[in-house]
Amino acid sequence: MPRQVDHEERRRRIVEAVCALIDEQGLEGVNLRDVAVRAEVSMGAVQRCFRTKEEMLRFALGHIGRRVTARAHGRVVASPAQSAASTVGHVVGEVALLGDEHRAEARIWLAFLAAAAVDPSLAAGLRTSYADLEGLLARLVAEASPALDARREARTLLALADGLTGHVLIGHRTAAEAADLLHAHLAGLWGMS
Amino acid sequence: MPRQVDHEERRRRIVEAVCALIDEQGLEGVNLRDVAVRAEVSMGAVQRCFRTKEEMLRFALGHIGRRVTARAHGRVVASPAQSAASTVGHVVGEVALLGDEHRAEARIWLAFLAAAAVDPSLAAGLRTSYADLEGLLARLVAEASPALDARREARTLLALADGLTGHVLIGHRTAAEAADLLHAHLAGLWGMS
DNA sequence: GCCGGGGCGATACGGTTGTATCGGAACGGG
DNA sequence: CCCGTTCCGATACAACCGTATCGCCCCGGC
Repeated sequence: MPRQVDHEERRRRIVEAVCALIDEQGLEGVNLRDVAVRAEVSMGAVQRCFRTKEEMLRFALGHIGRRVTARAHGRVVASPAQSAASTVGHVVGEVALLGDEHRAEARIWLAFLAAAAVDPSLAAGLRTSYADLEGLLARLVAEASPALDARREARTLLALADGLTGHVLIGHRTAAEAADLLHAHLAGLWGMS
Repeated sequence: MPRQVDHEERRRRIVEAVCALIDEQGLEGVNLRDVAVRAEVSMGAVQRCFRTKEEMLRFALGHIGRRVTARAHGRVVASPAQSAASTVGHVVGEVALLGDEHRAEARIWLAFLAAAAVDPSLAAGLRTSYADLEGLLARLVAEASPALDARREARTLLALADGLTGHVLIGHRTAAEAADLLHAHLAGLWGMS
């Protein structure tokens, strides 16, 4: 059994390159050559890690999904001392991907969302992430204010966050305005229970 | 001055073909040859109508933007007898592009939104449509319930509608559920003024 | 020590893309 | 009635894409 390299590490590195390219040029701008250059591997290596480009993109989608959901969950366990209501605020803010440091992830997410509208296999990948986030939010809302319809409010929050992300990305809304709108919506929620 | 054809009519026909292709295969799936076939014109005709592909897509974006905003405005003038609150509901429902008959427009809109995240010229086109819709909603909200912060609620409604549209498109939410969520949010609005 | 097999990187290839080019048809003016 | 201008449609072309192929080299086992 000759020559063995860490395949998993390489996949990660390639996916990182894919995400960087999506952030810069969108999904259409991703091609195997640029990915190979960006990941500092040969084109053959990319082909051996992923049998096809579509498989590579699916993997990248899973990667991004895990990253976002993991950060959202992390926000919960990281602030157990705070009130459930403010935890919801923090988690939703995380999901909305506002803030410059997550702008890249937001662009990638939106690119996959649009692609998923015409590609069922990508849609399935996105749905698992959405289901996870929705469940998380629903639990938090229920804890924060049992009087509310937690599922309904979680779904509304998720859509609101997603919509705001898109508006920020095209420059129709600033990140600060979006954060304000989210905060105001949440304030209305707690005030009416 | 020989041979004259209706350029405007041809542009419309081509744009219609572009939109149909975006609906079916996304923005990446649009190429001049397929557009020409779908529009039942020669490839040269497409090139003469639009100097470049990018120009063609920009025009298509403007077309879709005008169509959506026009329908939203139409909803207002078509129902002057109803209460302002229910008019808001109808207009938001229109903006969210729920319902099978507008599924295509929703997909096209989302495709352009994602592309606009990495293409400033497309972003500018989208922003004008968003600004129009936001202004319309703000006026209606103010009329329906002067106690509310109309601008804020209009922005929230717009983002919510957009987010829900995306969720419906990838199958994470049914159109009926999305309509329910919109309705519930509006009910909360009027109830708290 | 060396042989053979299996990953490795470079390159070849068929297909598709956007755009440029070109001969010809069509119409108004003389 | 015919000419030239102008627009039309077909084709050519160069670039790029994803994938397949092919030597080569490195490493474990005999």
